[in-house]
Amino acid sequence: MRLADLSKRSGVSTATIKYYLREGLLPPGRQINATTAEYDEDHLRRLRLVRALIQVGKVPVAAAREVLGHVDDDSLGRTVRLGAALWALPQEAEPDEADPAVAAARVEVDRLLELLGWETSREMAPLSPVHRSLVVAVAALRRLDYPWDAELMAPYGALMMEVARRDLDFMESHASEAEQVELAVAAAVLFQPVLRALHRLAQEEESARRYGIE
Amino acid sequence: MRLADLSKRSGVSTATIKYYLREGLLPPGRQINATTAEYDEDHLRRLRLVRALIQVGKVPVAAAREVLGHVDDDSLGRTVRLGAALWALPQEAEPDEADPAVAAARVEVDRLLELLGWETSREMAPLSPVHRSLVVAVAALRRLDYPWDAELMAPYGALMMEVARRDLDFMESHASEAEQVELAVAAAVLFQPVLRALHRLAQEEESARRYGIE
DNA sequence: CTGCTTGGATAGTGGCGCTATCCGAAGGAG
DNA sequence: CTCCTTCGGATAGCGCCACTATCCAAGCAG
Repeated sequence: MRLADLSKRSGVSTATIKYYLREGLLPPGRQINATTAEYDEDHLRRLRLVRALIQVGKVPVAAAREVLGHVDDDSLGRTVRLGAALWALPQEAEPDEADPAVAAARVEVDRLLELLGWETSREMAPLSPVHRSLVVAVAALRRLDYPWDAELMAPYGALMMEVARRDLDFMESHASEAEQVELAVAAAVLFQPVLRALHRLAQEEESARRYGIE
Repeated sequence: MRLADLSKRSGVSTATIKYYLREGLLPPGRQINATTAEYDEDHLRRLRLVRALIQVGKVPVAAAREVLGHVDDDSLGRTVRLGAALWALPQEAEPDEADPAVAAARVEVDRLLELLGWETSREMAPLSPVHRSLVVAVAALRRLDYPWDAELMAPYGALMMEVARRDLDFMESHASEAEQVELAVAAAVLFQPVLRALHRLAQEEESARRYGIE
């Protein structure tokens, strides 16, 4: 398969594919001679993943490169590999430690993890960008006078744990460890739009049920 | 409160506030004379909401303006107002109708709504950008060989319905109808980062439990 | 009056995801 | 062999967007 074929089968322009090659999102093809390179089904699969991350998941190109780097790093164990990939995804900006809403949010998030019994997350807390993102997001809500505390958040956490269990169950039904990590990353990134759309639909549905269309 | 005070209390630069005023995200202050305008607590509250939408929720400025316009439109009933605001939020791009993955996704989404008994959403389906976004997101997953069908999605839908019910319960504990719609929009937009962070934390936690840290 | 601050208008900046153009080499048609 | 298209790589540029820097005339304090 040559670059033009890869373009046709993926629906991505050759110019964009070249850009992804340049940016290291896609491994180079097997060079046949000075003007021809050969690509295979793996390239096509990777290209589709890249497109999905960038277009549907809105992951910036630089972050996608880093995430894929961790996914491909088979020197790491499964959990570490998944963790590294998830940590490379775009996160909220650094919290302003002087902000009292941030301090309050941190306390509530710590209590939340205790309530939920998420021991690994508690241990990782000081390092984890995901944990930090949660603190920032909760602080933003509290600044708008949402009295969000651990007790209010716990049910959401339990729901997300159930979602995560389904993700990993599905993941386990797939072949290689590398492919499994890839699936988990895709789950983390691409389920977002699905969950968001389901959430909004559910809001509309429930609002219509409670208050009618008026 | 003058512009400079508004800036100090919100932590947003005067240049950026002027930009928001120009873009119509913030109603103009009460003009005292040619060089002074007076702002009040409502302006501060609205500014904080705008900042949260844009920075935490990543809502583009143009979309935020439209959303806030619907929130402020008290000629509409509650459900319609919420619907209009949610529909103005950024959505996935138009689906490529020629793509077989899109057609398959549409079938599965329709079956999903039937399974869940979301009648209002089924009626609104041809019009709703939220519905369309769901189709696009599911199509993206199917293109990556996720065999996502209605039966697999239904539990996620049920979970999101539970989340939405909690949102609206919380919303009802608040005062005015305008404020309620504002809260629901904030819920739709700002819970996203919270759910995302909880989802990722849950994935890490469950992965560590199943496979250890290695 | 002097000198600083105010709010409004306008043009400019920086980052990012592409995209258009140019180039020399390769390969098929005649 | 020549002609002409097509190939892939390199480079510069484009369009969008969220700000941001600059300028200006009008006011206000001392």
